[in-house]
Amino acid sequence: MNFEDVVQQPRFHSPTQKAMLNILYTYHWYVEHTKQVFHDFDLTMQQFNVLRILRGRHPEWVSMSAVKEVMLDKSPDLTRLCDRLQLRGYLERETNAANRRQVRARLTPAGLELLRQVGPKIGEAAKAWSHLSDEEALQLSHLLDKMRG
Amino acid sequence: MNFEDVVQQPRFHSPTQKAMLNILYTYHWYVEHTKQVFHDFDLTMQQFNVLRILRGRHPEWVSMSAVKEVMLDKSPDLTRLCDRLQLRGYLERETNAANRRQVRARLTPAGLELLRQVGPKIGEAAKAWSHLSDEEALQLSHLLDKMRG
DNA sequence: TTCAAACACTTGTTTAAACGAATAATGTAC
DNA sequence: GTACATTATTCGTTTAAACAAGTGTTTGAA
Repeated sequence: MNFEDVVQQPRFHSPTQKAMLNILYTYHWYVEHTKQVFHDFDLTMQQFNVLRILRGRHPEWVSMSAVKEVMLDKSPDLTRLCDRLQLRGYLERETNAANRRQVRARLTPAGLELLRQVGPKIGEAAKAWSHLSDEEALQLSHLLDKMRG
Repeated sequence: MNFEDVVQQPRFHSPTQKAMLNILYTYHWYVEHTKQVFHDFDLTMQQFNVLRILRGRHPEWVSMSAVKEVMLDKSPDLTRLCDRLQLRGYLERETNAANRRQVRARLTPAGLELLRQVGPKIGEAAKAWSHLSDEEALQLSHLLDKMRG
């Protein structure tokens, strides 16, 4: 079922409102299409997001606040999210000796390996539904940037 | 903090991947900006979505399965979501006499009034950050449609 | 130097989400 | 008309989100 059919209101207040609803719809559509991959690896999108952030800075230690700052979905419960990832051996943590308030994390080899496995699967799910040319994709990105101002 | 800064990886696998991440980012950004409005009315986005669906068909009765079909975020727990809305007097339910398996819902006057109050507030939050012309917004919508194929 | 304020997380508690199993009503094939 | 599958929703249980309050650490000012 496509976007136009789903959204009941045949007339939108404005093109912007229509675009925004379309973004929400597309988001949920993405979640629906990648759900299986995350489920197969027993990961939530948030957890995957945290692991990806850590990989971006590997092998540095990254403080919890630094992680939170760049999380898409800023979980107020990062502690327990990391607890779960640590229990499963994907990351390690330590208190920063230079500032003992800070807790820092970094990926373990197992965490890196996990990302190596998950990444391509997400990519596949993504490739299957991308019907945009490179130029169109870049323009889409540009319009989103502009929308947020 | 903008999208380019947040996403650590300076190079994307593909423009499509970049666009998709941008959509995820924009979604969370929208949630962040409308959170206060929903909170003020003590509604979740899902609850609001259900109320909006019912309004789209008001004053008809709409079955739970019909609601679920068009929900952006298909809650597996629509029953209890509606329980909460009914308790607060925003909708009423009945079993469909013609098919006694079906439970149907429709907005109460209080529910309609709530939407009359919430709608414009969301709109305001939306207007504040829309920097797109009508043509650009329509094109954005078009690209999203095309992306999903 | 000592005390308050700011910081960086963590923990407790309430609440809702997620998943699967269960219930009940209806259609269908024999 | 009886058994069986299908449909439509609900319930039970496990799990994680959300929010607020609390703990320990550092900074800065009197």
